[in-house]
Amino acid sequence: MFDINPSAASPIWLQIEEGIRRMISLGALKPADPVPSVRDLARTLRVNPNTVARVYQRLTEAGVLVVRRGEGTYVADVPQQPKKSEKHEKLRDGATAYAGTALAVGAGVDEAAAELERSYDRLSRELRRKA
Amino acid sequence: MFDINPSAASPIWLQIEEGIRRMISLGALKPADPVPSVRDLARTLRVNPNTVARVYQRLTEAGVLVVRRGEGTYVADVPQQPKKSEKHEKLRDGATAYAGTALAVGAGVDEAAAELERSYDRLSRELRRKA
DNA sequence: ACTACTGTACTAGATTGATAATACAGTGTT
DNA sequence: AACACTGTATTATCAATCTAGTACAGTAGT
Repeated sequence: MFDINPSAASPIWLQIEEGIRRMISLGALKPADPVPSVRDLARTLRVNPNTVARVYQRLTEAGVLVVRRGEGTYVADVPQQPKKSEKHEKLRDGATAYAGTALAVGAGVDEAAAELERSYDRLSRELRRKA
Repeated sequence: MFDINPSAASPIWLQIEEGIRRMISLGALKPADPVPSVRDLARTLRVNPNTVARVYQRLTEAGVLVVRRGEGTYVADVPQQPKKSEKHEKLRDGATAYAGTALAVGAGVDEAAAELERSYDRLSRELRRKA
């Protein structure tokens, strides 16, 4: 699945939300696939079920997941990707945060870019392994 | 100076801390230079003075700033950079977070790297302008 | 001395994120 | 019908963050 870092700057619910979106983007979760139940995923990630429930609700509102009440939660037939504007905004915000950190610790562009590629490849590989 | 995003995932005090470290890394703040007073910086960034005070204390403990009580706070003569291990850790964590976001919104490595360079250049330019 | 700045300290509230425990309604299996 | 699962809802509690207001000690200029 993916890992949660409870001591990270970004809140747990966001980490879970991005984790699910990543798995869908990479095909580790395909349309109509079931996602783990709220309680299962909470146990796996060692977080509170309420936190997972909130994420599923958000992703359902966003059209990424669909709920069949009493039965389970599934990836939507056509999982919505963020709108182009929203995608760019999140990408830009993320890039700004990372660039800010890199500059703060005295890392050059090349160093930062190299580390980015490493992380990107690692995350891709981890998820594609389960596709 | 730099901007604060109150609704960002990372806490305000961290944004301020990294902002100061960036300015020193880029030479916008040089050794022995005075930094704005707690109240001044708080007013400029539109945050609470307590938040700025905590950052100054952290940076003083880290050997980045020095305090002359009753007079002001200054950049240390030899502002400490994070240790190599700590630098790498922060860089890796930042890269992981950014790569995770990029994958979540369906952006490719190249797209993410391009956006990173843009942000890096922008931040550099903004700060070098005041050096 | 007076004034106006420094950093520092403290208390008190609001908000947010996360946890914990419980309960309820819907579905499928036995 | 009984049971074991689903998602959902509610309430309470705790910690972290940020804000607000106030106060105090040190320094500099008038």
